Amino acid sequence: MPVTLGPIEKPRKQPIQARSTATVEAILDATVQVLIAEGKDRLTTTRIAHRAGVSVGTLYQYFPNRRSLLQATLRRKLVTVTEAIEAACLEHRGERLSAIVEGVALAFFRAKMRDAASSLALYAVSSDVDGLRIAEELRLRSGAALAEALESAPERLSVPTKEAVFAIQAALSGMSRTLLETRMPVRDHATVQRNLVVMLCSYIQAVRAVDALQAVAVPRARQ
Amino acid sequence: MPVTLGPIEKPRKQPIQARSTATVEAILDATVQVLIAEGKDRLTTTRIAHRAGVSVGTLYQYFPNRRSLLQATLRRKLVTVTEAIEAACLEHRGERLSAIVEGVALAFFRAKMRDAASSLALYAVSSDVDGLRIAEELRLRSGAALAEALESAPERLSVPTKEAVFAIQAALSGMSRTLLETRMPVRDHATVQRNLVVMLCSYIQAVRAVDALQAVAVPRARQ
DNA sequence: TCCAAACCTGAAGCTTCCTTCATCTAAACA
DNA sequence: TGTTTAGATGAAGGAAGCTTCAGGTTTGGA
Repeated sequence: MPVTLGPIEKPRKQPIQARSTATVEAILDATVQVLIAEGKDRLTTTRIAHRAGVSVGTLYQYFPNRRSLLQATLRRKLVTVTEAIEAACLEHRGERLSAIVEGVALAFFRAKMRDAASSLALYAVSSDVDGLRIAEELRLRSGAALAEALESAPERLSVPTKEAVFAIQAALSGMSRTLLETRMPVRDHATVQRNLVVMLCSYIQAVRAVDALQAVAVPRARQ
Repeated sequence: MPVTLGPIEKPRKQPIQARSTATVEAILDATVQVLIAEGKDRLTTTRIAHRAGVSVGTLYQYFPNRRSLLQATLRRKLVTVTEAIEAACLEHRGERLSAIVEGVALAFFRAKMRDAASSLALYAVSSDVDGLRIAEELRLRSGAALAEALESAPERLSVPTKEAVFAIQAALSGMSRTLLETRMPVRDHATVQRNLVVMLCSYIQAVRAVDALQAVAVPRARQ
């Protein structure tokens, strides 16, 4: 996969007056709305602008191209989730490992499922827009917060913190993504969430330093 | 997101002679190759045909449109992984829960990581092509196999099999996707894989019928 | 009140790519 | 060897959407 670095993007006008700040927000909102209502195939700049109540020209005054608009939209959503995780990490600092993990998992889920439709819709554009870079950046950010939180716990881990953080993040994002993508009815979300918490908590117990081998027989990976 | 059902697709020529069967395979292979080498933005029908050593016209004799070609390519990959899971489920029938889970997890990983580049590349086109439908279909298929395997174990679960299956599938796909997307060096794969197996095995222990509460204090999900 | 800066407009140019189809070649078969 | 059917070709039609830019409107301050 080629790294579409994109040349240094032409700088665009920064919103100065209140009017234009509102315009930019309206454009970002409209992007999500069109995406949800019409799907990525009909997510054209003209349609977005129209929905935002402005003309295409205006759109191009704040975003150098379609791509950067979608990136900004995606980033806005991911930042929200990241901040929710960071807040949970702070809130549970110093607590027991499983309390931290549970707190973070629940916070993550809440943030991701608030406005589930937009979370789902944005998955679809991510690959058009190098969403992986953005996701990676934010994964590192929330990963740092989680690592810090885990190390503030009274217990030790028997595996490197990095490994545990990766495993937890992967399970979290995988579970929420699968949940959204299968369009599971909302009333079942609580059940899935409970299973996820069980999974993460029993994992973190299993990799606690002292009694890891006692709590669960850790299987060696073959091969 | 609108359901792009696509009208009933015009039936195309079925390969009859050996020559044309080879052509179809070459086109599918070329699709993956172009995708990996040039990225989804340059994945044009002309380029695919050229890489396959045929002309565009030939391509359109076997696929009614670009979309169906990409779907076929995606499906071919996912079917491989699904079959690996099914095989593992059969192989471990009747064993202990954690043995089944471990066996399936390892089989899944092996299948997914064999030719990791194509797995990663195909994620990118999935959303252009209603890949969710295909993924969902195959998720159900491998889910059925896994459910059957879990119920063949000597132990019982304290949660509905469906729930456990969903949780395991979600964690598996999430972990492998995250692994691929972060482009983690291959030498670290084993470590991640080991953590995943620990996570899944300790989960399945936690939701065993008898001593679920003893092995791990199952936290109640708040809210 | 008037000017300059900020902001907005939208028709049309431009590029890109999918898809078709009239025509040609190769294979099977009598 | 002649005929029929399968398979292959690729130039060109057509549709679609991104982006620009020349010119209009609004705002804030002098």
